[in-house]
Amino acid sequence: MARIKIEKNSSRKEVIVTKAAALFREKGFKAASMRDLAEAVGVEAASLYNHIKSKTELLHELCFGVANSFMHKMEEVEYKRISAIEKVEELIRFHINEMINNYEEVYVSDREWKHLSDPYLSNFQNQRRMYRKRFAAIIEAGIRNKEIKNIDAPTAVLILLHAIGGIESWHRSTKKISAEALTENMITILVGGLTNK
Amino acid sequence: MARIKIEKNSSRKEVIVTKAAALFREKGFKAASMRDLAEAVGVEAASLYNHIKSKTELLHELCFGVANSFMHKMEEVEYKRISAIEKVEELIRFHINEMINNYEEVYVSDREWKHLSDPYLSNFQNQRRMYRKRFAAIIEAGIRNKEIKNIDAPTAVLILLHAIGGIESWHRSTKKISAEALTENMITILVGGLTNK
DNA sequence: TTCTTTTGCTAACACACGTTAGTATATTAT
DNA sequence: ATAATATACTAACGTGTGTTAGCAAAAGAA
Repeated sequence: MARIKIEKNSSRKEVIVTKAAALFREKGFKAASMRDLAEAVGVEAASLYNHIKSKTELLHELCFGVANSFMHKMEEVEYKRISAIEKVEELIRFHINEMINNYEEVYVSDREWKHLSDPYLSNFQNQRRMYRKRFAAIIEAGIRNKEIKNIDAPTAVLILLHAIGGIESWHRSTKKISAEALTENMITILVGGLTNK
Repeated sequence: MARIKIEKNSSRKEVIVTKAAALFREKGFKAASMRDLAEAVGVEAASLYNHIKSKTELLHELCFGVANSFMHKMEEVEYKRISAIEKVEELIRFHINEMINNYEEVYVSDREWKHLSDPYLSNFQNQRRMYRKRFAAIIEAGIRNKEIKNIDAPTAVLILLHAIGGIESWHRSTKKISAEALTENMITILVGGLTNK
């Protein structure tokens, strides 16, 4: 009888969630079937339901896991006594890092949240809106004391976040530069585009 | 008997393709059903098949329509006798414009091409790869003659294209700035991030 | 050991999907 | 008016889906 292998400090459910992230990233939430997932886990489809409640629960888990981690970082950065541009840079670096190291989860949370259903959907959208507002507030503070170019802050946030989403392509590219080089290049372009002079 | 209304110079098939773009954008290709589409068009699901061959054909139509329009623009820009940074700016402006005015089609082509099937899939991926290579080549030329910062060109392309994809959020935002203001802000940040000094 | 709990299996359900066949009704051409 | 064509309808098909019920085996506790 096949059994789900677990590492130390990780439940069987966590194994399933992780495999689900990879599968949802590859095929998209709707196109990925529970039978696909079962095969990836090495078990029959029905067996998954000993550990999870539904397919949608997997999406909840992924989306809110990612959202919470970003919210946590935002809180941390907001209270630091550093310049606005430094705050922006730290947030960007965090985003890039997450996109490099927790690729599947972050990607799925970014692209597949539409398939959440209420009340999770509204909840997620709210968190997202809030996050962007707080990000924009940092940029606006930077504009006020001339650190940052006089631009529309929400637009800047929108550019930053989506630009980082582009790391998706980096993951798939054949001859990719190192993660460090990628990070520094992105910082150069993005922070360079914001900074005054 | 319900009949598909057509404007001048547009076939019934084009009406269907357009409605499909909106639907695929909203729900995603897999989640959007032919019965949904039929309802949007104002007709029974089976009737659609008098005009199209399959659901996938709709995706082909959309993806390659967009891809061709970008390829065409690339060709046009490449042969202009202007500086590299001006070429980049013109391409970015075109992308932004397309994302504003042909939102649904561009968005679907960007996010749902994964659901194409061979040989269309490989074909599309090739076109995409080619486009980015040619974009990167322009940037590299700009780096060589010091117009553009010494950055990794493929990374720059990746950032630019994905940043523009962020206009998706602009479309949904409640209090949005004007399309012109959006464009100028994006140009400021993106071109500003590339330009040397 | 024996009892309990966890985890897996097979079988099946109800449903939504893309698509086809066959037929009726408009529109267009003669 | 008549014939031909384009377009729509109803009904149904096969398939894949998420999920449940009921039972078997493995693991853990006593």
